Amino acid sequence: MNKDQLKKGLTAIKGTRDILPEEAQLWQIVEAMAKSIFELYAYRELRAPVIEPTELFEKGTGASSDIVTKEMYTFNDKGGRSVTLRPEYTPSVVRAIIEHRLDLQGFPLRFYYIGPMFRYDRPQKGRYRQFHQIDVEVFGEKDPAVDAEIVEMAHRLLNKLGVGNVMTLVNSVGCKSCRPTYGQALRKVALESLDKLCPDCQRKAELNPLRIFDCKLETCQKTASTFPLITDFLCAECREHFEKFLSYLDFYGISYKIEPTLVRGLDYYTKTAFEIVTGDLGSQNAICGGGRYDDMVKEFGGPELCGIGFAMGLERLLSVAKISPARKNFVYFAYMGEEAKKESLRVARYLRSKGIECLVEFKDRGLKAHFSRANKIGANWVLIIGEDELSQGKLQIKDMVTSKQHQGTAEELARILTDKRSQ
RNA sequence: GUGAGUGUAGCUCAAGGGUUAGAGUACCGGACUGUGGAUCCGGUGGUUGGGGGUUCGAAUCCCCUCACUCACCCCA
Repeated sequence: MNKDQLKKGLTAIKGTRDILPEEAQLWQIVEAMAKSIFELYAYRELRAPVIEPTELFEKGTGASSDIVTKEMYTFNDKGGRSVTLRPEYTPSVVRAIIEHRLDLQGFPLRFYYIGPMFRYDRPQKGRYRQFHQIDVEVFGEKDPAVDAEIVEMAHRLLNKLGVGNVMTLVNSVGCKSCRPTYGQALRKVALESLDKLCPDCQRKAELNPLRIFDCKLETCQKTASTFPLITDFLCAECREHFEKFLSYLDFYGISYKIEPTLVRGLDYYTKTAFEIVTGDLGSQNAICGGGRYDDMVKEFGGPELCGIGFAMGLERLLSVAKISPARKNFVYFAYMGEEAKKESLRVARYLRSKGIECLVEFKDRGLKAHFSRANKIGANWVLIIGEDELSQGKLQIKDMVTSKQHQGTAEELARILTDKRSQ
């Protein structure tokens, strides 16, 4: 490999990116907030592998979904198994539940997870090939109250992050018994009005007539507005579930918009489907999406166990969250001379044992350069160790914000620092 | 997968067929040798994304390719 190739290969691959320390701080804040909120609802973390058998997503996510048909990172491992970098999290949780018979155990089947997902899309604003999701799943709760619970939980997190300009879209996509009836009715009408549809939608009429509702063309929209809606086809059970779900949202004071044409790209949803969108993003405006999937566990050969969950996109969340990094407090060591360097190491070791963050850089500098450096990297305190300090056995510490300077032994300074920190 | 736009110093950008590709900022050093943020001076830093072509001459024009950005699509 020559230098050019080396240089070329030394960039992050398309659709992936580095999260540098400054930004990583924000990620840590968001992740910590999410975790603490989910734990408030007694959700527990469940970590599954990044890599799974390809079949898991073909069966779970759906063989006809876009995600499975064209967006998966799939390859054969050295044992000849077809494996896939997970494009979403739900199938993994379902697999874990069945594999470990979690349904037979006592703890609540309420899970969350934060981690990377992979989809081979064309990257654009708010869309990456490796992206991160906050994922929440609940199993074994039929009650529509839980549908509202997770929506409320999502809102709590969004509120805490200062995300404004959001809209919650809700719908019911029916169940095994009522959805096919609707599908047939819709396809029939769509096929009857083929001449009023654009070529794209003519294809959709046969393949997936629901998508016609999404067409941007005015003529198609006008035609589609005469089409039947799922809401009119729901069976009694689904209708009741949907109405109760909405009444719980009202109970929580969450405003929403019923969007009868909302269908999600994953094949497995039943009854409740929802999406939270923001006006502060570009065209990739969904920051949260989820719904109920009452048949998936059974279809995987597991017990009769309903499920519901949502996923939030961390990159999108971060781009609209109003948070600022907490200022990191640390002590910068300004030492002069070899002996002072050693003393710095001793003092730093002591202060760290007291829980005080210390930075000793191994570079000879004049005092002025030390201060300039400390200021540059945002140190709150500068600890000075030079000839005078060594001979007097006292250290000096300067508060970089107030410019006040204190003198004392390491023990005395540690007390000052911990006092200030707890304020 | 389709379409459009953009690639010049670590970052933000100039130079629009004509010397040795510049500036601000950042970084290092000095003015200032025990006290930061300011000012002034100097220095490091570039195969102009990569490859090919046109031309006496290309950062500039053409083709290919890669990457980024935005949109379609899809979705978080």
